[in-house]
Amino acid sequence: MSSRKQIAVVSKTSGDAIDAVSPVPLHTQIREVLRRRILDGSYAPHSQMPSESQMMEAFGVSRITIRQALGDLQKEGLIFKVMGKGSFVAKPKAFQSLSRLQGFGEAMAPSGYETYSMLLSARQVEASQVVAARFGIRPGDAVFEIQRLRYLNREPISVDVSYFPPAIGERLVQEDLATRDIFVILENDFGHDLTHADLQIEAISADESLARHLGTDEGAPLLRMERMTYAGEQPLDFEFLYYRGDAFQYRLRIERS
Amino acid sequence: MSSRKQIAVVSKTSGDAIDAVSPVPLHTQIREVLRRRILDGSYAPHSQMPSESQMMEAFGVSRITIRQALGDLQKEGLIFKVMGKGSFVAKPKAFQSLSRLQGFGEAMAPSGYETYSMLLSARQVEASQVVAARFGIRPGDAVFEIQRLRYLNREPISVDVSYFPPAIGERLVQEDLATRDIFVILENDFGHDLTHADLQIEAISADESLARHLGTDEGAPLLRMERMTYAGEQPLDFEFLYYRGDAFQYRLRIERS
DNA sequence: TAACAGAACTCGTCATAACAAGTTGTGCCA
DNA sequence: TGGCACAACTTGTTATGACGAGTTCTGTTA
Repeated sequence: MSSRKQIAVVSKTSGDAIDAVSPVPLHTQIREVLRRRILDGSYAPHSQMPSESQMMEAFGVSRITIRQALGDLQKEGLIFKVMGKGSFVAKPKAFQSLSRLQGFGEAMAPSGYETYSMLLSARQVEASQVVAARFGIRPGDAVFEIQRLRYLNREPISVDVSYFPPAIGERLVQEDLATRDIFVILENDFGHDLTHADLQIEAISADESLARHLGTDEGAPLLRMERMTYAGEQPLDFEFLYYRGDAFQYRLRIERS
Repeated sequence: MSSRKQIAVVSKTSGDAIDAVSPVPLHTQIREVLRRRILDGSYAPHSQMPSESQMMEAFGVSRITIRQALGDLQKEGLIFKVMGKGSFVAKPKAFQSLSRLQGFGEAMAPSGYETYSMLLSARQVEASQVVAARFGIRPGDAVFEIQRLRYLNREPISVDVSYFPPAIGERLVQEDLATRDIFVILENDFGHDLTHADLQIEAISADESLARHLGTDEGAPLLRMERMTYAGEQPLDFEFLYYRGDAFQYRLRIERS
């Protein structure tokens, strides 16, 4: 391997070459090249990928190396293979790990997803019983409600309904909520030290309004998360997050911390 | 492969042979043999497994076949590998899929786990606000509470606190709750047609009582599920399930149904 | 007796090769 | 023109082999 030569690979995107001199294993480099092509849309969902033989030639490596790379992508759910037929790009079901509290954009960006939000509404409302319980206030007290429709790779993926103490909400609405995560704004611009969130996850059936926003059928399953985010003991941000059940999943892992 | 000869493998348990004539791939048969040994305790958690060379000899196959089998077990989280050191049995973190409503025993048995319960208490109590809300009754109304400590492969794994309408609870307590799932009793003995459950999943910190029952530290993370099980529109069984966070996980998958 | 070098072990990576099993395309014949 | 056989493609399985990189063991020397 130390005598590897660098091999350029004809591809739609520049920079997609594997480097035989690199300490990174060949199968890992190839996997990353293919993953980028899948995530950036070079390979469209459900499209057939080049055959293993073709990739052998294109990358100049053995079939076992190609199969190792493809096996990893299959494990991640990015592709599926059909014996005798070929390898195909899976419609990627995006996921967010719940092992660490993160805003949506910052969670998805490292995996190559493009995200942004459309503001649906931002207004002061009277707290419902559930919201009040979460903030430790009385039902009817004022809270600030912000509703957003979130997009993942230009597809609607979730509806987020967030509640804040009014003072925070009024400031938030002055910020760019389309491209920035509220968590980042709270920390970097407002100086809050977010510490933890209480999560609840359930599957629900889309009502007419949610279905319309998300471009799904009424009655379709949504993944609903309630998330109460704190700074120390102070409740800051209570959210209902509704995700398309067919396009998103949470992977929940509990670790001793 | 059609000319394969059958190879007997020295093992602690009979029946652990691979059959070269079988249409099942060799790497799959080997994987299953190893999985059985892991799950039945032949290989203790964290114990080192035979090396790849040793398994090659024992099973009479090539190293790639052994590595394929081990790779699958690693993918499942049953083993872990350390380069230069060996392969080790992971302390298996049991999991229950949430794609289908199941009682604990019926969920775990197909994966080779041994389960049973110890009854902690069974009594009629006044419904708390949460419990009342779930049953659509008034706080203070009577419900029947059954508390159990659940074991998985003879280790305490969860504390279950279940609530029923009193009439159902009184009948349940007459049954064998140590070895049988309540869901099975409700369906087979009582004739209820369980249809669905509402789940909520969160991680909590073990209080003193839960920690003591589960053999874990106070403050250790527990996976807590609230599960409301219905027969049609009728709420039948409301439960708080507390699982050791270090030993159990739910894998949640939302599918269009 | 301790330290170090080298051997012998481990898993990781990559190559070449062959055949099985499934799918698709093509050419030929009735 | 349709059906069938066969070729040519695809991925799946398995083999042999070699070397890299990490860990452990053993023997020798100071």
